[in-house]
Amino acid sequence: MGRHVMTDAGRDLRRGEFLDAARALFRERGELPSVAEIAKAAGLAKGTVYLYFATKEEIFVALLEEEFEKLFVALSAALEELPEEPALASSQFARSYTETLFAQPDLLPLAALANAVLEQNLPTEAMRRFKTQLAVGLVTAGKRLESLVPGLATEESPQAGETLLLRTYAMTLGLWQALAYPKALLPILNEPTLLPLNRQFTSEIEGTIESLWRGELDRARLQNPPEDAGKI
Amino acid sequence: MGRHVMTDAGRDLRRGEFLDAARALFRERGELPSVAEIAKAAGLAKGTVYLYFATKEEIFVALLEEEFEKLFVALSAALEELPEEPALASSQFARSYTETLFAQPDLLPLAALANAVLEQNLPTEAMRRFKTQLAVGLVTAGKRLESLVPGLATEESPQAGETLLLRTYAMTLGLWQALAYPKALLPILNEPTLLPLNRQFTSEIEGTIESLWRGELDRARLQNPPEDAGKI
Amino acid sequence: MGRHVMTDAGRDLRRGEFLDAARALFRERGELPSVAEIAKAAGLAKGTVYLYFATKEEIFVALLEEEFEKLFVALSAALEELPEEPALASSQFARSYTETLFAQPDLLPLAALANAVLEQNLPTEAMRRFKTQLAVGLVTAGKRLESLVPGLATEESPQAGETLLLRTYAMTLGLWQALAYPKALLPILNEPTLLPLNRQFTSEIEGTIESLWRGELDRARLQNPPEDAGKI
Amino acid sequence: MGRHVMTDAGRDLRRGEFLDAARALFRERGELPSVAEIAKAAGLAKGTVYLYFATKEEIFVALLEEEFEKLFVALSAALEELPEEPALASSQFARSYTETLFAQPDLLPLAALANAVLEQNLPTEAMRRFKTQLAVGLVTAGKRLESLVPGLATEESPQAGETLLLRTYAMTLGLWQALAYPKALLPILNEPTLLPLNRQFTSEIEGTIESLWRGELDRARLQNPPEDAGKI
DNA sequence: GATGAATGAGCTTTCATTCAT
DNA sequence: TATGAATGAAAGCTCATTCAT
Repeated sequence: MGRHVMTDAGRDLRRGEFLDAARALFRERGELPSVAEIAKAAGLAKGTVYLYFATKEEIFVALLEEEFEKLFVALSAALEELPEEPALASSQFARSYTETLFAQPDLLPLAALANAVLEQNLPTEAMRRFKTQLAVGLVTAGKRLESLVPGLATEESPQAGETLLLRTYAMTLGLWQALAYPKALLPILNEPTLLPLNRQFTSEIEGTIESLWRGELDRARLQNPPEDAGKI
Repeated sequence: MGRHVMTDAGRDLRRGEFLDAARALFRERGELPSVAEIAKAAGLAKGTVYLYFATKEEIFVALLEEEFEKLFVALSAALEELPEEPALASSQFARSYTETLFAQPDLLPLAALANAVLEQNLPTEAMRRFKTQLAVGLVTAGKRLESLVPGLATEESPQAGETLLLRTYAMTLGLWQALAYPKALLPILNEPTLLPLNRQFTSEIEGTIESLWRGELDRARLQNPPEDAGKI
Repeated sequence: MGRHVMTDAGRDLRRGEFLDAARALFRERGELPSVAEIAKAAGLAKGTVYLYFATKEEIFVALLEEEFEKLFVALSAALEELPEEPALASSQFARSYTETLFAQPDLLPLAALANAVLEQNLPTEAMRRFKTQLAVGLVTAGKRLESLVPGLATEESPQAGETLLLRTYAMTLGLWQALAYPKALLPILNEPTLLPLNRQFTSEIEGTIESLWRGELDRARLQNPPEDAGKI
Repeated sequence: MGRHVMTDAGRDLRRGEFLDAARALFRERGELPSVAEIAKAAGLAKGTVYLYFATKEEIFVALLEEEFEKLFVALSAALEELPEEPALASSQFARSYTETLFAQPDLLPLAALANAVLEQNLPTEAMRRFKTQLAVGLVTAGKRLESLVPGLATEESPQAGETLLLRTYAMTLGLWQALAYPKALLPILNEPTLLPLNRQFTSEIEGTIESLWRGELDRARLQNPPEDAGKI
C-alpha cells in the first residue's frame, strides 16, 4: 500500500473527479479530450488516471454507463405510468422518452462513439461490465413492459418487451447519427438539395418512437383484446 | 501529357485501385488502415494517394458512397416489386432489404464510422457530395414509395415515404451498432447475463424492418382502403 | 528536337513567363510559391519548368539577378550625378539609392533569402552566373566611383569604391533583415519593451547610408583636398 | 513526481542537452538538422523534444538567444574599455568585436536564418522573448555607449548609441551573407571574375566596423570637443 | 497512491523532381 | 517541346501509455 490506504469510497470519489472532468471537456469540445487534458482539469497527474482506468476509452465508457443508468431509471418510471390504451401509451411514452433524452445531452454523443471508437480499445473486463449493464437493464425493463402490456409477449416472441426496447434504442441511436452534422458543416445544410436531410433530430425523434410503439402495441392489443371488448 | 495519357476513365480506374485496396484492408482488419498501407497494397506510392483523395477520410467516404449507390439501386428494385397487401409488402421488403445488406458486407461497418470518424476530417466538398447523394437517394426512393403505396403520404406527413426510408436506415444502423461486438470480445458473449444481447444482427434485422414497415403500411391502408373493400 | 525548334528568343520568352508568374506569386504571398503554383500561374505544366530551370531555386535567383541588373543601372545613373562636396554627395546618393530600393520592392525580400535558402540548392553554374554578375557590377560601379571621387582609392585600399558599394549593400541587407518582422507578429511590436526595435526600415535606411558614405567621402577629401583649398 | 524529480535546473539541463545536440549538428552540416536527428543525437526520443520546445524553430532561436547573450556580455566589456580618442576607440572596438565574432562561430550562420527561416514558424511567445532580448540588449548597451562617448547622442538623434550598435549588427549580418558561400561552391571562388567577391568575411569585417565607428565617433567629437582642446 | 518525464510508433501531408509518352 | 502522373523521402507533431521515483 502507498501513502494512504484508499477506501472504496475514496477510490470512487477520485474516479468521479476524473469522470466529471472528462464529461465537462467532452461536452465543451464535442470530441474526446486527451488524457492529459482530463488529468489537468481534474487537478491530478496524467499517470494517476491510469490508477483508476485501464485505458482512455474506459473513462468514456464509464460515463456512458452512468448515462444508461439514468436512462433505465427514467425508463422504469415511464413504464409505470403507461396508460392502457395503445395510442395513448405510445404517445405518452414517446414524449416521456424524448424528454429523458433531452435531459441527458451526453448520452447520444457518447453512444455514437461506443461502437466505432470506445469499444476498440476497451479491456475485456470493462467491456463485460458495460454490456452486462445493458443486458440486465434491457431484460429488467423488458419484462416489466411485458407484464404491463398484455399480449405483447407471445409464444413466438417471448421477449417482445426487451425487443421493443432494443429497437427503441437502436432507432434513437441510428436517427441521431443519420441527422447529426459536424459543426463545421452546418452552413451547407441550407442548400436546396440537402433540405431533405435538414431534419432536426429533436423534431423527428418523438414521432418516430411513437410510431414504432404504436405498431407494436396495436398488434399486442389485437392478440389480447380488452376483456369488455366482446360485450359491445 | 504525362507518363500515361490519363483520361477521365483512366483517372477513375486509378482511383478505383486505391478504393479496392482500401476496401480489402478495411474488411480484413475491421479498422481503418493507414494511408501508407493503402498505397502499398495498391502498389503505388503514398503521395500518389493524395493526387486522388484530399484526405484519408475521403477514401472511405468514397467507399461508403459506392455502398449507398448500390443500396439505392437495390432499394429501387425492391420497391418496384412491392405487393399491395401490407403484410405481404412488409415481409417481402424486409427480406429483400436484408438480403441486400448481406450482399453489402462493408456498408454497415463503414456507415457506423461515418459520424464518429469519417466526417471529422472530410473536406467540405466531399461532405456536400456525400450528403447530397443521400438526400437525393432518399427523396427519389421516398417519392416512388409514396406513389406505390396509396395513403402513405398524407397532408400531415407529406413526405411519409422519405420518412419511412430514413427510419429504416436509422434502425438498421442503430441495431447494427447495438449488436456488433469487436471481434476480440466475441468469447464473452456466451456468458449467461449477456445472453439477452447475444442476438445476432443478422437474425434480428429482418423482423425489425418488417415490423417497422407493417406499422406504417397498415396505417396507410386504413387511411386509404382498397376500393372493393366495402363490396364484400 | 521536338515539335518546335525553339529559338533563343523564344526560349527567353517562355522563361520570362515563368519568371513573371513566380514574381507575382512571391510578391503576393511573401514566401516562395511551389513549382506547381508557378507552372499553373504561367499556364504551363510542372515538368516544363524544368526545361528552363534546373531547380526551383534557380528561378528565384534569376529574379534576383533581374533585380540586381536594375539596381546596377540605377546605381550607375546615381553615380554620374554625384556632386563633389562630400556632405552633398552623401545625402544625394542616399536619397537616390533609397528611392531605387523602394522602386524595387522585390529586391530585398529575395536577397534576404539568397544566402539562407536560394543558394542551398543552386546548381554550380547558376551560382557562378549570379555571383559573377554581382562581382562585375560591383567592380564596374566601384571603379567608376573611384574615378569620380578623387582620393577615395588609396594605395592602402585600392578598391575603395568597390568596398564602399559592398558595404552599402551589406548594410542595406542587414538592416532590412534586422527590422523586418513576419506579418503575423506586427501586433506585438507595440509592446513597450519592443519599441526600440520598432524602427521602420524605410525611415532608417536613408540616414544610415548617408552616414556611411559621409564617413568615407570625408576621409577621401582629407586625403585629396580640392585644389583651390589652400588659396583661401 | 516523475521518473526523476525535475527541478527547474534539471529541466534546463535537459533542454541544454537538446540545444547542445542541435548546435553540434548544425555546425557540422551547415543546415538545420531534423528534429529526429537532434533527438537521436541527444540520446532521447523525438517526442521528448516537444516537451521542451514548441516547434523545431524554437530550438534554433534558443541557440541564437544564447549567442546574443554572449555577444551582449562581450559588447558590454568592450564598451567599458573604450579609449576616448575616436581613432583609437574605433580600431580597438573593431578588433574586440571581431574577436568576439570569431569566438562565436554559430552566431552569424544562425542569425542569417533568423529572418528567412526561423521566424516563419515561431510561436508568438518565443518571438516576443527573442525580440525583447534584442531590444533590451541594444538599449542597454546603447545607453552605456552614449554615456561613454560625450557628444554621441544629440538632440536630433537622442538614441545615437543604440543606432550605432544596430548599424554595427546590420553591417555584420549583411556582410556575412554577402560574402558567405555554400561550402560546395568554394572551388569556383578562385575564378578570375569572381575574385572581387573573394573577400573573406574574416578579413573584411574588422576594417568595415572600424570605418563605421570612426565616422560616428569623429562626428561626436566635433560636436563635443575635449575640454582642453582650445588651450593648445 | 501519485507523479510527470519519457517514450516512439504512428499519423497525415507536402512537394521538388523525374521521365515515359 | 511539353506534359502531368508518379514518386517517396522527409517532415513536424501528437498522445496514450509506462514506470522509476
